[in-house]
Amino acid sequence: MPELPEVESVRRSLAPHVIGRRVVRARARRRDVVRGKASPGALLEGDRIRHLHRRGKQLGIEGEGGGVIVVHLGMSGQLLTADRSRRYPSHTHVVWKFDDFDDLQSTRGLLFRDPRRFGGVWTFPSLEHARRERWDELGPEGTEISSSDLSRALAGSRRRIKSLLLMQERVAGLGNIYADESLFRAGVSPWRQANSLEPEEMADLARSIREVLVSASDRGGSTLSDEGYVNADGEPGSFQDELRVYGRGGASCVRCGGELAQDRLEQRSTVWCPTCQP
DNA sequence: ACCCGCACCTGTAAGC
DNA sequence: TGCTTACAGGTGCGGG
Repeated sequence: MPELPEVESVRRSLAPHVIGRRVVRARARRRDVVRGKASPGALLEGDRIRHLHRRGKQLGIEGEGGGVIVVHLGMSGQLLTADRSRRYPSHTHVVWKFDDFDDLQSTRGLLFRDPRRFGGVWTFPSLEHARRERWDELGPEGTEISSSDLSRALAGSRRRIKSLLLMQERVAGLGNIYADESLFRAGVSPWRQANSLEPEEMADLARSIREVLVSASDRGGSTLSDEGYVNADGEPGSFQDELRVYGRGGASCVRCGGELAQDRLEQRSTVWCPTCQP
């Protein structure tokens, strides 16, 4: 489910609830969802939360003791704030409870739930470890990728451009939705060989990637159906209203009015405009 | 190097 | 109203 804009929206919505809060209890209800140490200490029990990081589609929760929890939401993962009065939703795998003093308004805890369990939680003793073991292998952040960054990331490959855009080690943050959207806005067909792009197309594509990811983040991400993505407050995004190709196969192109094509590109449903993206 | 198929899981929606 | 099937936003692996 979540691509960079959804993860960034989770980060922003979560921050006011968790920064500075002390974790009085942390538990993995399902051990296999936690890779690395699953001990309460590794899950920041006893720590105050210092900062929330994001790298590509991954979220990092840093404690004042230096420990870091990396959360990857996969397809169906959610980080939700929890009220003490309510029962945990189904598929809640990790639970953090906060010291709430006597502040009745504030969040009592944080939950990680993930019905499909493609996501997970990784614990590290420090930010250095998290970077070295999980983040260094990622490509440049899609939100700030320059034309030359993109050229370097795609260098020499004859593969179809869309396949490469989906590889996190090339560009960090794009998934199926925003890859299609970026290609449409740049006027580049998803089927083009990466090494066939002209410098001007490369610049257009880099700009489109930045614009799509940044504006989607500012709109809270895309929520495609109910029971879909929501932020840490349980609120959906609104960028689905701005999607120009994704989910619109057979409908008319917003630019030329022609019919949008839909097909499978390496097992991923792909929508594009044959006229605007030759 | 590249592409395909499939696997990991559960939920939902469409089709019969 | 069932029951079956296909498909879903992410990743990773083996094989041709």
